[in-house]
Amino acid sequence: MGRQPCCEKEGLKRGPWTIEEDHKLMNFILNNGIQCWRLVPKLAGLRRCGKSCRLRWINYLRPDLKRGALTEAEEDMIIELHSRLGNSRWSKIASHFPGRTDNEIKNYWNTRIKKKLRLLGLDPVTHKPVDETENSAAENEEIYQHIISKEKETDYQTEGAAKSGFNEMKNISIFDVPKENSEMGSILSKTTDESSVNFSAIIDGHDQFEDPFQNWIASPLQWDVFSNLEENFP
DNA sequence: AAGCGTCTCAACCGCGCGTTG
DNA sequence: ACAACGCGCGGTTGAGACGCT
Repeated sequence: MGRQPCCEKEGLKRGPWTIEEDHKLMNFILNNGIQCWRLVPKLAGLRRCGKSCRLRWINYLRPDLKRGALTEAEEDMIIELHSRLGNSRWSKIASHFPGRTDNEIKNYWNTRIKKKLRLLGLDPVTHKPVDETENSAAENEEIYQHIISKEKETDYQTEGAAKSGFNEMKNISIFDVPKENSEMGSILSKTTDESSVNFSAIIDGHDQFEDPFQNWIASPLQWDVFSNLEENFP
């Protein structure tokens, strides 16, 4: 026979996770690691299905998650990877961003990048120019620059000098590609910052990034590093 | 201040693939 | 070889936050 069912649907809690549930799940995984997601809720004392626990851990509780907004360099990289890998490869795309989840990248694409590309008259699926009869390229560019200037204001107000390193990147952003030649090609190779160096390696088919989490979770000893995390929970 | 529309993102759903018995 | 299942993935949804009038 096959395996046991993933979970009993009846009586399981759904919806937003509470701090207490987060605490239980975090505590359990830190102490026991992840053997089988189906057993995790039962052993951790949670009335959730294993799938839900897995999602919560991957998208929210993992200690190696990078918090905060995506940088402009990351955004450019997403666009390039999307143009190369296509729409249904979020996990593949996310694998190039240590500390970022596929869900996060997917959300970011759907809510922001898609919109920006459209404003520039680019088809978010094909990355090629769409019919420009409704909005001229100049109009689109003007609208986009307005958005960017607003975003810059916000960025610098909230993060100050921390983001100043992206000034040069902004000058040769992916969005500066002429529309006539706007397939998201090797624009980043023009830049000299660290992100682009890494990115060039991906283009060449040699992915330099390694997901530190994959290595870390494979080694039970590494869990000791996070043994003090419990103190952060009330 | 209130009401309404829009945006964001955490979470769910369903499917496909690989694995297990 | 086959059926049942776990897991991971992409698409979608809906609640809360935010902004505008």
